[in-house]
Amino acid sequence: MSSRLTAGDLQIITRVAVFRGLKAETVEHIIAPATASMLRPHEWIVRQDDPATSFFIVIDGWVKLYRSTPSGDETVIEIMTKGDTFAEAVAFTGGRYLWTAESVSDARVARIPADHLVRCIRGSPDIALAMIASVSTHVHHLVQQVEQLKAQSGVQRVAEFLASLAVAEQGHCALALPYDKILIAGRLGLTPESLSRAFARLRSIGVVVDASHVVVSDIAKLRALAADDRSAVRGTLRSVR
Amino acid sequence: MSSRLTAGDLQIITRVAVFRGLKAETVEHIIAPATASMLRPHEWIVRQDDPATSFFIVIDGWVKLYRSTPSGDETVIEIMTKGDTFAEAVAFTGGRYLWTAESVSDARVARIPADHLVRCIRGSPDIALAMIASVSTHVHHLVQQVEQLKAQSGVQRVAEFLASLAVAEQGHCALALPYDKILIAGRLGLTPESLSRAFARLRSIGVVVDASHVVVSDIAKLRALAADDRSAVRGTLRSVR
DNA sequence: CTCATGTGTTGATCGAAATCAAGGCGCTCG
DNA sequence: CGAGCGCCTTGATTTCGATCAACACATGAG
Repeated sequence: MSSRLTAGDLQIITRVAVFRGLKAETVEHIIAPATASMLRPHEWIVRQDDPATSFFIVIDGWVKLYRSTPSGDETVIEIMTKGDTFAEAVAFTGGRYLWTAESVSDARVARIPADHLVRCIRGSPDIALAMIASVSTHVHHLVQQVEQLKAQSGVQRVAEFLASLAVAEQGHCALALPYDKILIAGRLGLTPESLSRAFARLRSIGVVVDASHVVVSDIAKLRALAADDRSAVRGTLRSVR
Repeated sequence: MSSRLTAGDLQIITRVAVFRGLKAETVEHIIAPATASMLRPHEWIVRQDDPATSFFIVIDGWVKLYRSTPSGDETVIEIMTKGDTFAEAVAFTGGRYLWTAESVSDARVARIPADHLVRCIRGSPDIALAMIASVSTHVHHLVQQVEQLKAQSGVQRVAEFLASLAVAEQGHCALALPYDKILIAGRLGLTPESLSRAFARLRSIGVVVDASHVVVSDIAKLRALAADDRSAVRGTLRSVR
């Protein structure tokens, strides 16, 4: 299923954050042994607890990273798309993948063998710094997610999620939900039912959701809702109700 | 407040996970410009959003990493102790600290300037791999925390926390809570009241908490409780009630 | 076409945890 | 000493989100 990289793949890969700031020839050297796979929805890329031998770049489509609990249900950790990389850190340590990676749409993913990358690093330490920077952004996302789960209500997390999709800084804005509501719910630590109700409650501050199409009348309100602490929000929503 | 490292400091530092596997002379080179500080409780080591210039090794005591929300309350991200390192990743990227680090007991912390470490990496790439490995364990912890917050109930998180403190593999076990219950509650994403009630509920499966002293009659039960999915647990606790 | 399946919404209900409130206990510091 | 202040627990109440259930709707297969 996997093949050499196409010209289009290279287009994307060379612009990925990890390789920003590296010399073109360095990047070429790194991706020399890379392969890419075309995936249908719901195909596994790696399985949780498998030995980590490669790291990955999403070229197109959506990939869900999730952990399976002993009892069988799955916890979404992150959702990656074009230009995102994953499993950098663990690939170097000779450890095991922390989660299962599964395509949730048609997708294309490049695979780079870790041992090759380790050899590259010994030759050119700048790569290591680039990798650390990349892992650092993952840490950042995870820290934010922990903060959101601990300090924000469900509605606030939904508000923040929508705000993060909005391109505009303020005022009116239309946007599209990037994937399934079921998946959005998982990403935000909610059930689909609760997500649906959260959308319903956001209508009172001017958010209209129709299928994957969303219209926000005032992004500032959305951000304020997400940023307020719990008690302040409770007041806001009650007064609007 | 900061001074050269003592012989005792070196004892700890050279055994830290980050430096495991590096040659002694390499480690010496890295920590040449390091300094260490003695801290009283509730002193800041770094502040969230400050430019990241150093990374840190906890030599002794306890350090709390937390984020302040716009609305003023704080979210505990992680709690570090002897042998733990923090801010490795962000120190390299020239970014800003993701959280405030604050001592929660008498503590001693070593500081290593990031620019020096970057120079070391250019000379000896093995250091980079060691740093990536270290960051990787942080990612692991964060992923686990996200999973716990999304998939486990409060009581389960408390059970898992206690189980992680237990040295024994199974059977009877006594252990000590390492810090304030208020801080434990924050670490687990609970209020102090809820933590207190969680301890109370665990009495029904043989966990006795008295101040910081805990006795667990059967660790296997604790682990089973933490691992079961929610519905299974609800059944368990109800039947015991 | 019809049926099955999966997504998404809504309603009713329940349970978990937060919140509000009060009180006990063990500190330290005047 | 005694007063005051954190820490911790317990009780009463409320709120949030999960769960259970029913149903609308779209899609795809036979």
